[in-house]
Amino acid sequence: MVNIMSRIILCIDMDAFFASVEQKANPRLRGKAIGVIGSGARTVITTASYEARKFGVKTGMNIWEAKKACPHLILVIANNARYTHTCKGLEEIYSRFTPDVEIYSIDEAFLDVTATHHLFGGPEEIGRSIKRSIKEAFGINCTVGIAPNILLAKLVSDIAKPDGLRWIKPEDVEGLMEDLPVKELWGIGAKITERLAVLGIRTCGELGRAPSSLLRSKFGIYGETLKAMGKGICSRHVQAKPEDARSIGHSMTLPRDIRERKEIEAYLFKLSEMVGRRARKHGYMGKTIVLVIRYADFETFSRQSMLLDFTNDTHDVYEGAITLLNGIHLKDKIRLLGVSLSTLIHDPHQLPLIEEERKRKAVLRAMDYVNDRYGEFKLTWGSYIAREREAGVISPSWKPSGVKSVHLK
DNA sequence: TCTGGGGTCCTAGGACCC
DNA sequence: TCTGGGGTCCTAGGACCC
Repeated sequence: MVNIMSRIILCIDMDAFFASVEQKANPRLRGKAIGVIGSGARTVITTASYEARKFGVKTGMNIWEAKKACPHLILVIANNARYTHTCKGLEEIYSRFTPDVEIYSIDEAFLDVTATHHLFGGPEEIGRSIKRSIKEAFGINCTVGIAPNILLAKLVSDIAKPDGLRWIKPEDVEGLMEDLPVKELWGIGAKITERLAVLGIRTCGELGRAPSSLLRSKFGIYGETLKAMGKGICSRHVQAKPEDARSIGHSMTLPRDIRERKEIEAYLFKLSEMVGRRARKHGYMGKTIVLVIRYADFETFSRQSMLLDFTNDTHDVYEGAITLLNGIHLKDKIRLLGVSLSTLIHDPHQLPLIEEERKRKAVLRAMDYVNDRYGEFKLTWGSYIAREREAGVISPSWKPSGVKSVHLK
């Protein structure tokens, strides 16, 4: 039996992933301060190149702040297809070294090489091979952290950034943790950092030595985990098989704050369609509908309710969202709307019993097919287009040449 | 022209049931 | 005529992550 502390885990983290991919794709951007942003009018910086970070440009900044920090910043609209394509290629590279690969996010992965590292000349040699392969295939850099568990591998990759490779062995863990600020740990954010500071705990060393009773009384069940984290202990394994999703949702900050009912409905329909289509594509059905609203003053809240049956039908999601909306007295203009579907199960693919329902499902499948091939909202319900025009709203992806009408019979 | 979008997990309180 | 307690489901909000 293998001790959990003696595992060998690699954390592979792309350096400024979206920005690096854009710089590789467009030579004129190389060596320049760039910021990758969304397409909306009120977007923020998603990723800043290292050249831009030198000027203080950070993820989450709005355009205005970013430009103030770095006037020559070049803004590039995100190209998600490029990033997902690259991500798939990365997965292929990782799988050469171990079957235990967890794609944690689009730019981060964990590899458990405990059983295979000896076949490739050891953990560091695997790290070097991966860095080389990624550079050759995609022209981008990454950082590799190697450690006895996921928490430490992630920590070490953060420390070694950018373009780094570092291996922390079990005997080095204590020394590394002693003076490390607790905020550096994965799972400790601003709030917990603040609450720990009140207790006089600032470093991981202090956290690891703090009395269990104190931590338990302040943080409940999470107190034990915190103490273990302070000592660099983590029992979470690399999960090669993705877990089933718990929720599927979409939200959008609107081009401008709105209050008008027809406009709200048009956006809710659009979001419901995005949610329904994704659920159908991935074979999920859900029972809980969640509506999220953010007012102009940024106050954000949600309302949810359970349906009688599981669904992934756009119209059911939309009707659920409208019912929730009807229960809210809007006190201000709306800045953001979100719709999500949770309490998910796998769609059993049962043939609907009722003929009319069967026809509608066939139409949904046809719409999904066309939308997948030609992009979102090229094809949509006639009622939605009518609604959109009526409300005078042009959605970002709405193109006159792409609009076709659909006949439901 | 101030502040994106996609998630997960946990907690607390109320409803409801036995 | 005063009154328990446990368990589960549901909702709303918050912390955290990329």
